[in-house]
Amino acid sequence: MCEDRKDMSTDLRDSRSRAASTPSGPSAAAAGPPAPGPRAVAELHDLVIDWFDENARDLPWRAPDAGAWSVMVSEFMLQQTPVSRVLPVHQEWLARWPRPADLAQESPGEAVRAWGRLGYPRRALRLHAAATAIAQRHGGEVPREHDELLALPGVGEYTAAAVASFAYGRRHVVLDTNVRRVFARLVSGTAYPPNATTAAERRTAGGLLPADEATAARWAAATMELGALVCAARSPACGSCPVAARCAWRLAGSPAHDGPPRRGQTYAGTDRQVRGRLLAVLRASSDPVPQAVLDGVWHEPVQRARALDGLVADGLVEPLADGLYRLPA
DNA sequence: TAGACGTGGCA
DNA sequence: TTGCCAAGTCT
Repeated sequence: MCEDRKDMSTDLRDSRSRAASTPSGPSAAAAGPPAPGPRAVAELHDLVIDWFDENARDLPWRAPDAGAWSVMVSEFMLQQTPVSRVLPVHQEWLARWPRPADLAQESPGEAVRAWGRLGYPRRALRLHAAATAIAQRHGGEVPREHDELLALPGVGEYTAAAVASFAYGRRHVVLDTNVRRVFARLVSGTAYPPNATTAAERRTAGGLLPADEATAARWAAATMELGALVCAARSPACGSCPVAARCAWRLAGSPAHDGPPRRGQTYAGTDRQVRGRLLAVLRASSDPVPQAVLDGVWHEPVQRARALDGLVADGLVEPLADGLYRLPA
């Protein structure tokens, strides 16, 4: 397989220069980008996977002895939170709760407390609920089927595919923000993917997915890593990219983003900020906290009450008698 | 389907 | 300093 890579590379360059110098290619009139031939796709797989073999970060949930539970915990924590901040918390969780059943035996409040400042603490609640479901319905083993994973709390399309692929080596389209950006540039020639995942993106990703199961799983991890380390959102390192020569965005002159504005997230002054402050106080206290203490975190009483009510409604906070509050028991 | 949902680092 | 961005899910 290593031997004919050189040959494929030559063929690829040839076919690309032919395509570039021949305006009336057969697929040029189609609405989407032309689908690369099987040789070109196989070449792409080799280039990206070889790059991954050389450059993959040494992350604990990728270790050979990392189990599916380690992968699953990492996937929950990595939802919208950078790797560097996940690393220490993931280590603590796996040491404290090495199996789903261990977490399931704890109170949900302990999960929220141990979540620390990772953000989006509902994820802690959902991970705890997922662990409970795994203990009750799956004999304590993280399920390996995509639909079983998808049925777990907090597991959506991406996480189900990621766990099945990374933990069990299954073949799934793993479409996260990194992969979507890589394909937007490489295939579609745009600086960024659309705001919401489209059917066209799923089609593209499905068409590029290696047929072989083990290779598909490798490809999923490799494209994500490429997006995270090289094909970055703000300053892509195209000089280090293994597929820069065939990147549609590069070939088009790296045009700036021209679509609708990328969704910004305001934070200061929002309910989210108030919720964050309230929960920080509750996490720090092993005893129930009086309402008066919570009142100190935010000046505006209406918003403060709304935020606290929201936390209670979400199950992140438990109201007790006498105006006391605590993390859920 | 658009908006809610935390937090911190970097340009 | 401000705004963007980080392995999404749920409603």
